[in-house]
Amino acid sequence: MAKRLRPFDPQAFLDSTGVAKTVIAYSEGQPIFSQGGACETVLYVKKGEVKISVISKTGREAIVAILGAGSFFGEGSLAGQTLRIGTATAHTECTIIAVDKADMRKLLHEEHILADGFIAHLLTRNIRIEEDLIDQLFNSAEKRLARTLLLLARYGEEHRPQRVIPKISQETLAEMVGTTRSRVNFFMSRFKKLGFISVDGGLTINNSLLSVVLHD
Amino acid sequence: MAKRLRPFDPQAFLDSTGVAKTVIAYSEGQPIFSQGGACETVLYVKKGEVKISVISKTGREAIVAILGAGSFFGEGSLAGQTLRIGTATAHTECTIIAVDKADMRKLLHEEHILADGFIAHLLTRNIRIEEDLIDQLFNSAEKRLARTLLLLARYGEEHRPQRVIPKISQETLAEMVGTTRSRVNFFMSRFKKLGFISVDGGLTINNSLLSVVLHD
DNA sequence: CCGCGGCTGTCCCCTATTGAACAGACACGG
DNA sequence: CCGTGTCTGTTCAATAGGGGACAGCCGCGG
Repeated sequence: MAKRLRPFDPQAFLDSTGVAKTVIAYSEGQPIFSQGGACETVLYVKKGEVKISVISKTGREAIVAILGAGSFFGEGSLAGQTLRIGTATAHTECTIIAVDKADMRKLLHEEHILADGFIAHLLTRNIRIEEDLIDQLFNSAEKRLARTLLLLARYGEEHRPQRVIPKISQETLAEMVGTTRSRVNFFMSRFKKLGFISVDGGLTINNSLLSVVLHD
Repeated sequence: MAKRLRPFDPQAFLDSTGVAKTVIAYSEGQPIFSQGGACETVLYVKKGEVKISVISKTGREAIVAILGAGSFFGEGSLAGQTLRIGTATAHTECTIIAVDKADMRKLLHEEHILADGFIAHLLTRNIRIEEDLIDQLFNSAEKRLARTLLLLARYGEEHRPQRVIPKISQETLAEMVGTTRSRVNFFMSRFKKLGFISVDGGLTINNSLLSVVLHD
C-alpha cells in the first residue's frame, strides 16, 4: 500500500476536484495552525516542509513530526477533535492545501482513490509514531539522538544514501529527541570524538558507525 | 467520525462478506502473533481484549496498547511491513477475526462503509498513540502513572465514572507506563498516602484527586 | 569596525530513575 | 499443612538526565 501511494497523487486529485479548498503559501517560520485553536480542516503539504510541535504546560516544546510534500496533517479534526492538540509551522517555505473537514469526509466517502491514499498515509504515520513511542520507551537519550540523526540523513534519500544533514540547531534536535540541548551537545561531542559524525561545513554522519550506537 | 464508528459494525460486516477469513478463540495469555513473525493478516477484536507489546533488544517489555472489542490491529501489514514489530497476546479470553492482507485491501477499496470505519479506527489510534508519545516526551514517570490509572479507571466507562480498576500487577503497570516496578511501587505508595487511591480489596482511585497530579 | 543575537562547547549541581536484592503476604495445588 | 510461585513494600548504591550559567564564535546589519 505504501507503494500504491506513489502512483496516486492526492495533490492533483485535490486540485481537480470541485470541493472548496484553500491553497496558501507560507514562508519559513509562519504558523499554519496553533495548539488550542479550532479544528476545522484537514491539510495537505503540497510543497516544502511542515513542523508539528506541541508545547507542554511548563512551556517545553517537543517536535512530534516534520512532514514533507505529499503528507496530510491535522487529520485529527476528522476524528472529532475540536481543538488542535499541536501547532503546525512552516519549517521551510511551503504551500499548503486546506480542505474543510466536512468536505474531506465527503470526498473520502465518495472517492475510492482518495480514501486509498489517505489510508496509506495514516498507516505510514501510525507506524512512524509508534516507532517513536517505542524509541522513547526503550532507548536512552543518546540512542534516540543517534536514531534521529540517522533518520535525518536518510531524509531526502530515495536514491543514494546521502549522509550530509541539512543544517539544524542543537536546540531543534533536542526538541525532536525529547531532551535538553546540553545533553544533545554532550552526545554530539562524543559522536565526533568517536568519529561517528564530522563537521566540515555541513554535518556529515557515518551511517554504519553511528548505527553501532543504536545496536548497543 | 468517531461517532460514525458506532452505527457501523465491522464485525457484522466481516461476518457477512464473502471474503476468506479466520475466526479463532484464544484463552488468556495465548499469543496471537509474535514480534518478528510474518506479517500477512489484519486482525479484528470481536470479543475480549488484546495486548500489544514490544520487547527490546535488552529484554525489556513495553505494552504499547490494550485493545478492546471493535478494534483492528496488525494493520501494519497493509503498509508493507513484512515482519510484525510487536507481539499480540490475548489479554483476556477473546475471539479474533483475521483477514488476509490482500483481501483486506480489496475490501477497503471496494466497500465504502468498511473503509470509513477503518479510517475512523486509524484516526482514533493515531491520536491515542500520539498522546502517549507526547506523554512520554513531557511527563515524569509519576504523571504517566497517574494518567495510566485514570485511563484504566475510565475504561469500560461509557456511562457513570467508574473508579474501580480491574486487577493489574505493578509489573504490568510499569510496562504500560514505561518505567520500572520499583518506581511504580514508590508512586503508588505516595498516591495512597495522599488519599488519591485506596486498596480495599480492589484498587479504587479518586479521579478528581488523582487528576491533580496531572495538572501539576 | 562594532555590537547584537543566535549557536555551540563546557561545567556543575541536584534530582529522578534504574537495577538489583530481600523479606513478607497471599493463593493454589498437593 | 507445606512448598512454590507470584506480588508487594522497601531499601540502596550507582547513574543518567534536567536545568541553569557562561564564555567563545560567527554572521549580519548598522
